Amino acid sequence: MTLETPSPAPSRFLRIQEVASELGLTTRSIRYYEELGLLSPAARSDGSYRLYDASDIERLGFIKGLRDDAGFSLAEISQLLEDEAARVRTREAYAQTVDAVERRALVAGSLSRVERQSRILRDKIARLEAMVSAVEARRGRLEARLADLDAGGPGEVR
Amino acid sequence: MTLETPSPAPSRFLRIQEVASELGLTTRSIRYYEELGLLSPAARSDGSYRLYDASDIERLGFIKGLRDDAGFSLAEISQLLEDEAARVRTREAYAQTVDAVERRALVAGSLSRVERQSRILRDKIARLEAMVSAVEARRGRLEARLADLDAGGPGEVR
DNA sequence: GTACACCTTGACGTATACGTAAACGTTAGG
DNA sequence: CCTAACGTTTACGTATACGTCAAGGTGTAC
Repeated sequence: MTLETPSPAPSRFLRIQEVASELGLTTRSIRYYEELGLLSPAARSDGSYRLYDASDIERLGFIKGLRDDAGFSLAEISQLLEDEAARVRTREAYAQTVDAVERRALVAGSLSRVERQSRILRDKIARLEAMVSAVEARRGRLEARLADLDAGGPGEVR
Repeated sequence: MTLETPSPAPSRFLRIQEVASELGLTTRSIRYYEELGLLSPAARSDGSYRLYDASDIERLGFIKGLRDDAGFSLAEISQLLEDEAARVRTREAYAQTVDAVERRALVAGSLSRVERQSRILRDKIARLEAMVSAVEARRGRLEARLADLDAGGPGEVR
């Protein structure tokens, strides 16, 4: 009979292995990203267990996407993301009645980073589309060649 | 006064440094790709200098694109490309009067690989577009938030 | 309160993708 | 034929991104 793993405390926080499973990462990677300053858990338990909230998980998922799908290095990713220090400041300070000017500055900063992220991803998509075009052109030539061969083949090698 | 580099022999072949400059690679990378079986030069000089033709350069450019733009590992790239042995066979054998059945098989093989390349690149584009959507959604929320603040800010932190 | 799964912080190991230097051969102009 | 720029192979070095222990603390069910 299998032992139940001590149930994860019905909290809004997840522990590192739960986060890792949900996102398809390893705990080592998550700790490494923290080491690089890419993200820090929203909280720690009394015994200093890392505790992640929904925003952490979203951020980690984005990091994974940038790494796996977009193929960015972790250095590039850290350039692309808001630095974690700023994020912590925002998370902790924004809710307080900071003065309106500073609130605006925080949001505007996030917005400009998000716009940069969008541009960079779109640029990458454009480059990939150019590659697809090249591949499709080659495909067209090969299909023509195949048709020729089936029709009783003429022609030289390309 | 600068010495002229010994002019590259008015041949249809390029030497490794010329190829590297043209594509923005290093000679080390090119040799490394050869070591991994990703490509081999069309010819060697008497003194065993590597000599690349247009098809080699196209292939190398594609490899660079797959690495830089698509972010694939060299292992993935070698899975994606026709293996170099087959390419050499094609280059050398196709022009000869191989029998029609084999010619057809060679072209059909290339075609199916090219189709796979196209699918994989399109998949990657789709994943990137999903990321862009997520980023744009976040951008929309931030813009709304900024408008709120400018209108005299209500609301909680997201 | 004890067991067992889970966590912590080091710290060393490893695969990938090259960089870099050594020792030596090649090519082409003068 | 000599020389400067370029190439060759071999081999060791390095940055990145983790994997994998080790030694010890934590959290919850029983």
